[in-house]
Amino acid sequence: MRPQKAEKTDEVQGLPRITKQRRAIFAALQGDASHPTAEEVYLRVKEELPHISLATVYRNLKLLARQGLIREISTGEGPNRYDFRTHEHAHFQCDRCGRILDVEMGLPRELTRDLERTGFRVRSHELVLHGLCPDCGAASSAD
Amino acid sequence: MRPQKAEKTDEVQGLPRITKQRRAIFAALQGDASHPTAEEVYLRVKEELPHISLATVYRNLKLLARQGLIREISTGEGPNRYDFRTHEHAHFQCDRCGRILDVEMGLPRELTRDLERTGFRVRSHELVLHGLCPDCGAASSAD
DNA sequence: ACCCGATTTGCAAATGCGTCGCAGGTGTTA
DNA sequence: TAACACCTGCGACGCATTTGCAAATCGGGT
Repeated sequence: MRPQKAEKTDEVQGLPRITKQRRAIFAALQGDASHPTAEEVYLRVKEELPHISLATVYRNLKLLARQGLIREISTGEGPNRYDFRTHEHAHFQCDRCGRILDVEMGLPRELTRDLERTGFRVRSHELVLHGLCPDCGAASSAD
Repeated sequence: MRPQKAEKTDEVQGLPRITKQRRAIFAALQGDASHPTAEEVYLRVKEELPHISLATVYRNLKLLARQGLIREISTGEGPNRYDFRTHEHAHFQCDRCGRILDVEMGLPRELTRDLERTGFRVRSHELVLHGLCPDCGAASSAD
Protein backbone atom coordinates (compact mmCIF):
# COMPACT_ATOMS: atom_id res chain seq x y z
CA MET A 1 0.00 0.00 0.00
CA ARG A 2 1.36 3.33 -1.10
CA PRO A 3 1.71 6.12 1.39
CA GLN A 4 -1.38 8.24 1.40
CA LYS A 5 -1.15 10.95 -1.22
CA ALA A 6 -2.58 14.43 -1.22
CA GLU A 7 -5.97 14.00 -2.82
CA LYS A 8 -7.80 17.15 -1.86
CA THR A 9 -7.47 20.16 -4.06
CA ASP A 10 -6.05 21.82 -1.00
CA GLU A 11 -2.33 21.74 -0.35
CA VAL A 12 -2.46 18.79 2.02
CA GLN A 13 0.93 17.27 2.53
CA GLY A 14 1.39 13.58 3.16
CA LEU A 15 1.52 11.90 6.50
CA PRO A 16 4.00 13.22 9.00
CA ARG A 17 6.91 10.95 9.81
CA ILE A 18 8.43 10.23 13.13
CA THR A 19 11.96 11.55 12.91
CA LYS A 20 14.28 11.71 15.85
CA GLN A 21 14.14 15.50 15.75
CA ARG A 22 10.35 15.55 15.86
CA ARG A 23 10.29 13.03 18.66
CA ALA A 24 12.89 14.95 20.66
CA ILE A 25 11.04 18.23 20.26
CA PHE A 26 7.78 16.71 21.36
CA ALA A 27 9.50 14.97 24.25
CA ALA A 28 11.21 18.18 25.36
CA LEU A 29 7.82 19.77 25.76
CA GLN A 30 6.24 16.97 27.77
CA GLY A 31 5.70 17.93 31.35
CA ASP A 32 7.23 21.35 30.85
CA ALA A 33 4.78 23.85 32.27
CA SER A 34 7.04 26.83 31.58
CA HIS A 35 5.57 27.53 28.15
CA PRO A 36 8.93 27.70 26.41
CA THR A 37 9.64 29.63 23.25
CA ALA A 38 10.95 27.97 20.09
CA GLU A 39 14.39 29.23 21.01
CA GLU A 40 14.19 27.62 24.43
CA VAL A 41 13.00 24.33 23.01
CA TYR A 42 15.86 24.53 20.55
CA LEU A 43 18.44 24.91 23.28
CA ARG A 44 17.01 22.03 25.23
CA VAL A 45 16.81 19.67 22.27
CA LYS A 46 20.30 20.69 21.19
CA GLU A 47 21.72 18.89 24.20
CA GLU A 48 20.46 15.64 22.78
CA LEU A 49 20.83 16.47 19.09
CA PRO A 50 23.67 18.98 18.82
CA HIS A 51 23.27 19.34 15.05
CA ILE A 52 19.59 20.20 15.04
CA SER A 53 18.66 23.40 13.30
CA LEU A 54 16.51 26.15 14.73
CA ALA A 55 14.42 26.07 11.56
CA THR A 56 13.64 22.43 12.22
CA VAL A 57 12.41 23.31 15.67
CA TYR A 58 10.18 26.04 14.27
CA ARG A 59 8.84 23.72 11.57
CA ASN A 60 8.07 20.93 13.98
CA LEU A 61 6.47 23.09 16.64
CA LYS A 62 4.16 24.47 13.97
CA LEU A 63 3.44 21.00 12.68
CA LEU A 64 2.78 19.51 16.09
CA ALA A 65 0.45 22.41 16.81
CA ARG A 66 -1.42 21.81 13.54
CA GLN A 67 -1.73 18.15 14.50
CA GLY A 68 -3.19 19.23 17.80
CA LEU A 69 -0.46 17.48 19.77
CA ILE A 70 0.67 20.70 21.38
CA ARG A 71 -0.72 24.22 21.65
CA GLU A 72 0.75 27.40 20.28
CA ILE A 73 0.35 30.53 22.39
CA SER A 74 0.78 34.03 21.08
CA THR A 75 0.68 36.61 23.79
CA GLY A 76 1.24 39.57 21.53
CA GLU A 77 4.40 40.24 23.46
CA GLY A 78 7.58 38.59 22.32
CA PRO A 79 7.87 35.25 20.54
CA ASN A 80 5.28 32.51 20.46
CA ARG A 81 5.26 29.97 23.23
CA TYR A 82 4.31 26.33 23.32
CA ASP A 83 2.23 24.33 25.70
CA PHE A 84 2.08 20.57 25.94
CA ARG A 85 -1.38 20.79 27.48
CA THR A 86 -3.97 20.77 24.77
CA HIS A 87 -7.16 20.88 26.77
CA GLU A 88 -9.22 24.05 26.92
CA HIS A 89 -7.60 26.52 29.24
CA ALA A 90 -6.59 30.16 29.38
CA HIS A 91 -3.23 31.80 30.04
CA PHE A 92 -2.17 34.46 32.43
CA GLN A 93 0.85 36.59 31.65
CA CYS A 94 2.39 38.49 34.54
CA ASP A 95 3.12 42.14 33.82
CA ARG A 96 6.11 42.04 36.11
CA CYS A 97 7.91 38.72 35.73
CA GLY A 98 6.60 37.93 32.28
CA ARG A 99 5.85 34.33 33.14
CA ILE A 100 2.89 32.61 31.59
CA LEU A 101 0.73 30.52 33.85
CA ASP A 102 -2.03 28.12 32.96
CA VAL A 103 -5.46 29.07 34.11
CA GLU A 104 -8.15 26.44 34.21
CA MET A 105 -10.85 28.56 32.73
CA GLY A 106 -13.23 27.56 29.98
CA LEU A 107 -15.31 30.00 28.02
CA PRO A 108 -18.93 29.75 29.10
CA ARG A 109 -20.96 27.84 26.54
CA GLU A 110 -23.66 30.46 26.47
CA LEU A 111 -21.26 33.09 25.17
CA THR A 112 -20.31 31.11 22.08
CA ARG A 113 -23.88 29.89 21.70
CA ASP A 114 -25.05 33.48 21.38
CA LEU A 115 -22.44 34.06 18.72
CA GLU A 116 -23.39 30.98 16.75
CA ARG A 117 -26.99 32.07 16.86
CA THR A 118 -25.97 35.14 14.86
CA GLY A 119 -24.33 33.08 12.15
CA PHE A 120 -20.80 32.63 13.41
CA ARG A 121 -19.11 29.28 13.65
CA VAL A 122 -16.69 29.19 16.52
CA ARG A 123 -13.82 26.75 16.09
CA SER A 124 -11.51 27.87 18.86
CA HIS A 125 -10.58 30.77 21.01
CA GLU A 126 -7.57 32.16 22.79
CA LEU A 127 -7.86 33.94 26.10
CA VAL A 128 -4.91 35.70 27.68
CA LEU A 129 -5.22 37.57 30.95
CA HIS A 130 -2.76 40.22 32.11
CA GLY A 131 -1.95 41.45 35.57
CA LEU A 132 0.18 40.36 38.49
CA CYS A 133 0.75 36.75 39.41
CA PRO A 134 0.49 35.76 43.09
CA ASP A 135 4.28 36.03 43.59
CA CYS A 136 4.62 39.42 41.97
CA GLY A 137 1.41 40.77 43.42
CA ALA A 138 2.79 40.16 46.89
CA ALA A 139 6.18 41.66 46.03
CA SER A 140 4.47 44.70 44.57
CA SER A 141 2.47 45.31 47.74
CA ALA A 142 5.75 45.52 49.64
CA ASP A 143 7.05 48.39 47.49
CA MET B 1 4.78 77.22 36.62
CA ARG B 2 7.35 74.93 35.08
CA PRO B 3 6.27 72.15 32.78
CA GLN B 4 5.90 68.96 34.74
CA LYS B 5 9.17 67.07 34.90
CA ALA B 6 9.82 63.38 35.25
CA GLU B 7 10.21 62.88 38.97
CA LYS B 8 9.84 59.15 39.43
CA THR B 9 12.92 56.99 39.34
CA ASP B 10 11.21 55.17 36.53
CA GLU B 11 11.82 56.28 32.96
CA VAL B 12 8.65 58.33 32.78
CA GLN B 13 8.76 60.61 29.80
CA GLY B 14 7.13 64.00 29.91
CA LEU B 15 3.67 64.82 28.81
CA PRO B 16 2.66 63.84 25.32
CA ARG B 17 2.19 66.70 22.90
CA ILE B 18 -0.48 67.15 20.36
CA THR B 19 1.34 67.12 17.06
CA LYS B 20 -0.45 67.15 13.76
CA GLN B 21 0.82 63.64 13.07
CA ARG B 22 -0.57 62.32 16.32
CA ARG B 23 -3.86 64.04 15.78
CA ALA B 24 -4.15 62.74 12.22
CA ILE B 25 -3.38 59.19 13.28
CA PHE B 26 -5.94 59.27 16.02
CA ALA B 27 -8.47 60.86 13.69
CA ALA B 28 -7.85 58.26 10.99
CA LEU B 29 -8.84 55.58 13.45
CA GLN B 30 -12.05 57.21 14.63
CA GLY B 31 -15.11 55.42 13.36
CA ASP B 32 -13.06 52.87 11.45
CA ALA B 33 -14.39 49.48 12.44
CA SER B 34 -12.06 47.63 10.07
CA HIS B 35 -9.30 47.18 12.64
CA PRO B 36 -6.55 48.50 10.39
CA THR B 37 -2.90 47.61 10.65
CA ALA B 38 -0.18 50.20 11.21
CA GLU B 39 0.58 50.04 7.51
CA GLU B 40 -3.03 50.76 6.63
CA VAL B 41 -3.22 53.66 9.02
CA TYR B 42 0.01 54.94 7.52
CA LEU B 43 -1.42 54.90 4.00
CA ARG B 44 -4.55 56.69 5.09
CA VAL B 45 -2.75 59.38 7.06
CA LYS B 46 -0.29 59.81 4.21
CA GLU B 47 -3.04 61.35 2.11
CA GLU B 48 -3.22 64.21 4.54
CA LEU B 49 0.44 64.32 5.59
CA PRO B 50 2.44 63.01 2.63
CA HIS B 51 5.74 63.30 4.47
CA ILE B 52 4.77 61.29 7.52
CA SER B 53 7.03 58.39 8.34
CA LEU B 54 5.90 54.85 8.98
CA ALA B 55 7.97 54.85 12.17
CA THR B 56 5.97 57.80 13.41
CA VAL B 57 2.77 55.89 12.86
CA TYR B 58 4.12 52.93 14.79
CA ARG B 59 5.32 55.15 17.61
CA ASN B 60 2.04 56.97 17.92
CA LEU B 61 -0.17 53.93 17.72
CA LYS B 62 1.83 52.42 20.55
CA LEU B 63 1.62 55.64 22.52
CA LEU B 64 -2.10 56.09 22.00
CA ALA B 65 -2.60 52.51 23.09
CA ARG B 66 -0.55 53.10 26.23
CA GLN B 67 -2.67 56.17 26.93
CA GLY B 68 -5.76 54.02 26.59
CA LEU B 69 -7.11 56.12 23.75
CA ILE B 70 -7.13 53.20 21.34
CA ARG B 71 -6.72 49.45 21.65
CA GLU B 72 -4.00 47.28 20.21
CA ILE B 73 -5.02 43.85 18.98
CA SER B 74 -2.58 41.03 18.35
CA THR B 75 -4.20 38.05 16.74
CA GLY B 76 -1.05 35.99 16.53
CA GLU B 77 -1.49 36.05 12.80
CA GLY B 78 0.09 38.86 10.83
CA PRO B 79 0.68 42.40 12.02
CA ASN B 80 -1.01 44.07 14.97
CA ARG B 81 -4.27 45.83 14.42
CA TYR B 82 -5.80 48.84 16.07
CA ASP B 83 -9.26 49.51 17.35
CA PHE B 84 -10.74 52.87 18.23
CA ARG B 85 -13.21 51.20 20.56
CA THR B 86 -11.72 50.92 23.97
CA HIS B 87 -14.57 49.37 25.89
CA GLU B 88 -14.41 45.74 26.95
CA HIS B 89 -15.11 43.52 23.98
CA ALA B 90 -13.71 40.48 22.25
CA HIS B 91 -12.60 39.92 18.67
CA PHE B 92 -13.49 37.32 16.13
CA GLN B 93 -11.10 36.52 13.34
CA CYS B 94 -12.50 34.65 10.37
CA ASP B 95 -10.43 31.68 9.22
CA ARG B 96 -11.48 32.28 5.66
CA CYS B 97 -11.60 36.03 4.96
CA GLY B 98 -9.24 37.04 7.75
CA ARG B 99 -11.42 39.93 8.82
CA ILE B 100 -11.62 40.85 12.44
CA LEU B 101 -15.03 41.61 13.85
CA ASP B 102 -15.95 43.10 17.17
CA VAL B 103 -17.86 40.85 19.49
CA GLU B 104 -19.71 42.39 22.38
CA MET B 105 -18.67 39.84 24.92
CA GLY B 106 -17.40 40.54 28.36
CA LEU B 107 -15.64 38.03 30.51
CA PRO B 108 -17.93 36.86 33.27
CA ARG B 109 -17.01 38.51 36.57
CA GLU B 110 -17.03 35.25 38.43
CA LEU B 111 -14.19 33.88 36.34
CA THR B 112 -11.79 36.67 37.21
CA ARG B 113 -13.09 36.72 40.77
CA ASP B 114 -12.01 33.11 41.19
CA LEU B 115 -8.59 34.02 39.90
CA GLU B 116 -8.19 36.97 42.22
CA ARG B 117 -9.19 34.76 45.10
CA THR B 118 -6.05 32.70 44.41
CA GLY B 119 -3.79 35.74 44.55
CA PHE B 120 -3.81 37.00 41.00
CA ARG B 121 -4.53 40.58 40.12
CA VAL B 122 -6.27 40.83 36.80
CA ARG B 123 -5.69 44.08 34.97
CA SER B 124 -6.98 43.22 31.52
CA HIS B 125 -7.59 40.37 29.15
CA GLU B 126 -7.63 39.69 25.47
CA LEU B 127 -10.07 37.26 23.94
CA VAL B 128 -9.84 36.26 20.30
CA LEU B 129 -12.23 33.76 18.77
CA HIS B 130 -11.56 31.89 15.56
CA GLY B 131 -13.93 30.29 13.11
CA LEU B 132 -16.14 31.38 10.24
CA CYS B 133 -17.92 34.69 10.13
CA PRO B 134 -21.57 34.77 9.01
CA ASP B 135 -20.64 35.64 5.42
CA CYS B 136 -17.97 32.98 5.04
CA GLY B 137 -19.92 30.38 6.98
CA ALA B 138 -22.72 30.66 4.43
CA ALA B 139 -20.30 30.59 1.49
CA SER B 140 -18.60 27.54 2.92
CA SER B 141 -21.89 25.65 3.23
CA ALA B 142 -22.40 26.16 -0.48
CA ASP B 143 -19.14 24.39 -1.37
C1' DA C 1 5.72 87.32 20.27
C1' DC C 2 9.93 85.03 21.44
C1' DC C 3 12.87 81.61 24.14
C1' DC C 4 14.09 77.40 25.45
C1' DG C 5 14.18 72.81 26.49
C1' DA C 6 11.93 68.53 26.16
C1' DT C 7 9.37 65.97 22.95
C1' DT C 8 8.75 64.45 18.25
C1' DT C 9 9.76 63.56 13.59
C1' DG C 10 11.91 61.46 9.32
C1' DC C 11 15.16 58.71 7.75
C1' DA C 12 17.81 54.76 7.47
C1' DA C 13 19.80 51.08 9.65
C1' DA C 14 19.10 47.53 12.90
C1' DT C 15 16.51 44.03 15.27
C1' DG C 16 13.51 40.12 16.33
C1' DC C 17 11.10 36.41 14.94
C1' DG C 18 9.95 33.34 11.77
C1' DT C 19 9.95 31.29 6.94
C1' DC C 20 11.93 29.65 2.53
C1' DG C 21 14.75 27.35 -1.09
C1' DC C 22 17.54 23.92 -1.90
C1' DA C 23 20.71 19.95 -1.87
C1' DG C 24 21.39 15.98 0.55
C1' DG C 25 19.57 12.62 4.21
C1' DT C 26 16.02 9.51 6.13
C1' DG C 27 11.54 7.11 7.21
C1' DT C 28 8.17 4.00 5.24
C1' DT C 29 6.06 1.07 2.24
C1' DA C 30 6.31 -2.21 -1.53
C1' DT D 1 16.44 -3.17 -0.98
C1' DA D 2 14.50 0.22 -4.11
C1' DA D 3 11.84 4.17 -4.53
C1' DC D 4 9.96 8.32 -3.30
C1' DA D 5 8.01 11.53 -0.46
C1' DC D 6 8.98 13.73 3.48
C1' DC D 7 12.64 16.00 6.39
C1' DT D 8 16.72 18.22 7.77
C1' DG D 9 20.47 21.72 8.06
C1' DC D 10 22.02 25.72 6.31
C1' DG D 11 21.97 30.24 4.91
C1' DA D 12 19.39 33.79 2.86
C1' DC D 13 15.32 36.13 3.00
C1' DG D 14 10.89 38.67 4.62
C1' DC D 15 7.94 41.09 7.39
C1' DA D 16 6.82 43.80 11.31
C1' DT D 17 8.53 46.77 14.42
C1' DT D 18 12.14 49.37 16.86
C1' DT D 19 16.02 52.33 17.36
C1' DG D 20 19.75 56.05 16.85
C1' DC D 21 20.26 60.50 15.64
C1' DA D 22 20.09 65.24 13.89
C1' DA D 23 16.75 68.53 12.74
C1' DA D 24 12.05 70.30 13.51
C1' DT D 25 8.32 71.34 16.57
C1' DC D 26 5.40 72.07 20.56
C1' DG D 27 4.04 74.76 24.45
C1' DG D 28 4.84 76.92 28.85
C1' DG D 29 7.03 80.86 30.79
C1' DT D 30 8.74 85.56 30.29
